[in-house]
Amino acid sequence: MRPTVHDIAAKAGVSLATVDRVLNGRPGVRAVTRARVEEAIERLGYVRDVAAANLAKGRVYPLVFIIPEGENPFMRGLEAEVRLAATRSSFERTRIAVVHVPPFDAPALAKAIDAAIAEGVAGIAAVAVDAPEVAAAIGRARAAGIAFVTLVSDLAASARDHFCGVDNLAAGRTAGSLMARFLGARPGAVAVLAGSMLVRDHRERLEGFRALMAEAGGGRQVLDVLEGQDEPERARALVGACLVAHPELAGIYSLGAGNAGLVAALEAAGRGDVCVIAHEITEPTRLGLERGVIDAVLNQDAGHEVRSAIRVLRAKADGLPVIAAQERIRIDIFIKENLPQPLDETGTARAAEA
Amino acid sequence: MRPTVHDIAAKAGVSLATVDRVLNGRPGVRAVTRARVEEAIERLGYVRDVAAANLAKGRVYPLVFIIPEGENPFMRGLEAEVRLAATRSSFERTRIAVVHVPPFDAPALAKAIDAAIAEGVAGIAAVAVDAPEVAAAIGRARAAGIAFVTLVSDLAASARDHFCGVDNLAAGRTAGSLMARFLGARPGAVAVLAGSMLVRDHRERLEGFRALMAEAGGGRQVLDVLEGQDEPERARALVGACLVAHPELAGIYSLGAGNAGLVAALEAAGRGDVCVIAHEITEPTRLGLERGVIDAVLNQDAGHEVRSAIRVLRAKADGLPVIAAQERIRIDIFIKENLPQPLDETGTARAAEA
DNA sequence: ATATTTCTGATGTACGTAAATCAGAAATTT
DNA sequence: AAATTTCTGATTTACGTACATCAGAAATAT
Repeated sequence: MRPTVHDIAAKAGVSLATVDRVLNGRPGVRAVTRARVEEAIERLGYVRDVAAANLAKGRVYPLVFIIPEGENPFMRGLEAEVRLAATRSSFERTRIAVVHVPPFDAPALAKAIDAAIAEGVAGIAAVAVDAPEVAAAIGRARAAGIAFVTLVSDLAASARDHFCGVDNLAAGRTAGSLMARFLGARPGAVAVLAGSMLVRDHRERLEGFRALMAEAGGGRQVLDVLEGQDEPERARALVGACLVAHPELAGIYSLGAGNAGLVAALEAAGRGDVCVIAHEITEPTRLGLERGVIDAVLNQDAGHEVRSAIRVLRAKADGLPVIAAQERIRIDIFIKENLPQPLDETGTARAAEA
Repeated sequence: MRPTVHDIAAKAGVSLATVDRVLNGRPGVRAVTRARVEEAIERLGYVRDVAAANLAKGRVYPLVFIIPEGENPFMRGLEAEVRLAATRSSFERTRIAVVHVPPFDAPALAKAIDAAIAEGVAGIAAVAVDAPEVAAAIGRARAAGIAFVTLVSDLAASARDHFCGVDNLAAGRTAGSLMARFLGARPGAVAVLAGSMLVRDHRERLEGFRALMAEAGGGRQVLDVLEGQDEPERARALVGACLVAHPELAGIYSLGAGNAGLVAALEAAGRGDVCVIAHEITEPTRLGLERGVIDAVLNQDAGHEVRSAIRVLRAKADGLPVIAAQERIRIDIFIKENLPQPLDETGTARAAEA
């Protein structure tokens, strides 16, 4: 069996209370005694039983996730993952609340952050909007001793503890690389459909994509960005017009949401030959892949991001270090052939990595 | 706070003992009373605190992982993941042992399984070799009430409870699809490098690859399989000879291990133009991607597989159902641009700013 | 109505840790 | 040497559940 605090006490020849003081960094232990206890811990290979410890302290960590409202299917999936994690994590003495804010609305986000601070939560996770007032609110949270992570989209000039999301520059480069390889020698320009240049993740993806297309050579033209506000209808209109204006168009990189409109426009124009690369496995992109309208989808696993955010928030709330490598979110590539089956109706399905 | 057994007892107007009987399916409760208790459980939304429950029962699950020995870097990575999970899972009252067997050696594997049975473990995970004596040993394990999962490579005609690995047919198809797209209209045959046609996962990958290449049209020739036994030196020799015999070779699909040899042969021949698709992110494939010798790597996340195997074994040992969709392992695609950075020896990231 | 079986309540211990209290020992200061 | 401070030990309660025991109540059979 694993050694317990009792074993340490016996081995070090001290009482349980002293072991407890050493283990929990409480004062009242002479340096010599502390060293003896620590040696016993080392020699016995003692590891704290977190379950028992949590049980004993009966502490709960109230966390808040601030997520954009609206129809964006990725955000809705993200929220579903938060709620799923919330039920699971009640075992881990974490209480999770979800708060909605309008998308791309910095003042509303700042207000939501301040509300969470007032509630006295232990940690906040938020999909950041890149604006000074948001950075200021994050500063206030941190000043109040509240852990803060940005989710999906970062905000560099802020005091956030950690960013839970993918390297969007690398994501853009990946999209560019796939586009270049899939198109090969085929001539024609490439269009880019984005949500808004006001969010950092979209800007970074575009930057990475453009950089790689330039490096790839061949002088392929990348057209001006179409900003669809992540809304399917706008995306449909923009892409439809673009297909008319550029009949020779060879590829489209959709780096935001609104992909239902993108697929609709392509199908309406009968342009299944256009090479399309999009982001995030959602209902529209899944259908697009299956029907061959979309060629590849880059994905960030929302479940991973949420669970990582929870781990980081709890660690920060406890003042523990975070192992960055463990929290890195991968950029998944999906094509028709390796597309995982959709979740079942219970919504519980997901390859849990915990 | 979450409701506890005490709350249920109060709500249902019964004693703690009765609640316990209902919760744990013990006899001695009238149907009427049981219904009352169950209603209270329902109404209060009671969920058993697994941590406290495990603590109380103090049960441990001894599990054994049987893994091929040798230099195969994927297997070594798999073993590392098992050991990592072992340290973490001691919290979950699981004790994990690792046993080595020679690769592709059915009698040795059967013997290892029988040894584990004799030890009275609660569950066994093994990288299967597709042979009748192995299936028989699995049958004996199951007959002894021991949970059994196959890991990475399956063995269909056996009594194993579950297979923890990817859909290798789909993996082969994915490789085929990428190969076809990357090559485009470029002429030339495609070679296949495998470990051994005696293991099921390699056979299935080949089948999927061939099927998709046929469907893709263009009449591209797929050469006879080169069997490298997952050994780098053999692979190097086979590929080197193949490059001489087929100067027009356009692509190579490496569906097993020994990729260090593959990369060496390609570099020696100066054939960076050959489109190469390999399996598993390991040191050689990572280097191959970074240097541009390998174009894409399909990966199965060994960590996911191991954790899934542990979850399944524990569930089976407890007689609980497994949600198959939750345990599905994805086929990851990596190219140079979305390759995750390797971890350094401390487990922390090399470049983790963001 | 009595005997018997079946159900239920009350109570206690255990799991491994956290945290508090209080008494006593050791070290330090006066 | 006495007074004080600082350290340490012993002990207890608590967390939420599992599990065992025993007595008593209720239901059923005789």
